[in-house]
Amino acid sequence: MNAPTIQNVNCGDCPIRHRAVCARCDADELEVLDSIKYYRTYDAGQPITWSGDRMDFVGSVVSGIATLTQTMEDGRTQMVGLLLPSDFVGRPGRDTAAYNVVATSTVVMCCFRKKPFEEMMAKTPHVAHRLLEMTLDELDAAREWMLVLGRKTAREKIASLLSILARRDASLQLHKDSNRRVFDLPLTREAMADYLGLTLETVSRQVSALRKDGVIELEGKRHVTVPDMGRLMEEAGDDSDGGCLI
Amino acid sequence: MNAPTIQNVNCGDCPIRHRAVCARCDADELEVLDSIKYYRTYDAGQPITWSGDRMDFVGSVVSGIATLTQTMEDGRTQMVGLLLPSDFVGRPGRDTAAYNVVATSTVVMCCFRKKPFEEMMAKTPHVAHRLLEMTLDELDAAREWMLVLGRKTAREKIASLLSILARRDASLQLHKDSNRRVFDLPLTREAMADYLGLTLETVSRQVSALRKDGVIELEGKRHVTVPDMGRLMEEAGDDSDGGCLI
DNA sequence: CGACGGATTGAAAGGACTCAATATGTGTGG
DNA sequence: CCACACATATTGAGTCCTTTCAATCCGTCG
Repeated sequence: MNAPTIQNVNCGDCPIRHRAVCARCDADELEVLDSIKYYRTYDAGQPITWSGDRMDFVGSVVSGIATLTQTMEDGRTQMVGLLLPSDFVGRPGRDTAAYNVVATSTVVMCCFRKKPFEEMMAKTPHVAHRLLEMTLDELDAAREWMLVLGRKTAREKIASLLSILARRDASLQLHKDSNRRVFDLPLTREAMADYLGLTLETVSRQVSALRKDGVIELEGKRHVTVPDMGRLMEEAGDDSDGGCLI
Repeated sequence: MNAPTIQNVNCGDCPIRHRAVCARCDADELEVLDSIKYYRTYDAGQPITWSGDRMDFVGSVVSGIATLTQTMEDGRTQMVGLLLPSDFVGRPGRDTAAYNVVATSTVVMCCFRKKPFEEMMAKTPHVAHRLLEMTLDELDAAREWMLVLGRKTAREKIASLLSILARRDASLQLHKDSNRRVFDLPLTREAMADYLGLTLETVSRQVSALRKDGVIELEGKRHVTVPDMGRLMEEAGDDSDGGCLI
């Protein structure tokens, strides 16, 4: 079922070279990483780690999208992270996974066996420094999301998610018109619901409402056009003063 | 208004010596920290930093409790962190505060001017390593909290908060009876509401309901007795299998 | 004592959920 | 090429939980 194992590419040619945990590494360090890394591909829907399971590797998402979720015994689930290319999976110093990580699309991971990776972290500063930076960014994102989960209405939650996805996409592409955005939803309605602490029915209703009110346009279920980012950010309850905060 | 500035104590005698960002430092490093640190005291209710303001120091909470909050323009606020002794405030590499930090009780901070602290981080590994460890722990806590905010009922939210406070307290004290816990709430009903994404009225109602159902006992508004931690954790929706997970 | 902030309690309203039916789209096999 | 199954998504109706608005209580401090 799996796509064939990807050939190891040279770290220098890696698409996430300057954003991932290895971003700050010099040539010598890259050589070490090169020697302990291996690629692995996961199909859409496939689990990458399961909460509580032993985990003997850490790694970076090279391409594709994965989700980090937590589950209660009765099945209620909350997404606690959305992993995009360059994001890091696993925690040095811990040997069991704390969350469920599931590939949402086909995902290519650049994996490192945990032991050698930890040894490298202890010896050279660049990986640890970059990982600290990335972890602090993730903490900020998590706290931003706590405001969304705790205090926003369903409509604001949807607008917040769309605004984040739109901005993320914008950072990858050029846009003549800075107010207009076009992108594809990488998530099903259910995944959106799990992200936002809603039911999928409520997600569907609020997406429809935003469409009816002209805040977004839809082609099919997944292709979204935002005619006016300022308007969307108002709907999200964010101050849109900055306008173009990237 | 302020309590008199605290005398600098020797780092070796500091109550948070082995839990704070300096936990891993050796004697030489402590000497450097000693030379750039200064203590500062904040009264209950006093702001420590305000979101968006310039911040020229970072530091550790030595004693007392502070809250990290985010606010929307219309006044809705969400607590995104509860700072206890040894917790770190500020982010190296950023010069404006991202959150409101407010002292809930009298707070003593051990502050470092940001510039020299960053220089030290760049030169010696121990501070950065410990900060990474602490940040990863905070990220885990934030993600745990996302599940609470997104998926738990009001009653479960209250039980979750009480259970966390009880366990935190337990880690500081000895208890003959591992099932029984006694502690003081460090938060007002409003602060609890901001933590949990509820209104203060709902908090009040659910606390009363838990009391009526015998899950907790109250003396005054703040003094809480948990006769059976297992029962409380069931109410929180956590699996209480472990029983004594600290 | 009276004023104040924090907390409790009540009644009514509203927003999100639940349950259920229907639609849309995709892939498989006849 | 169509029929069918299946997953995903939309829509509706009714319910329930939390919020909102309001009144009251409690303890502390001038």
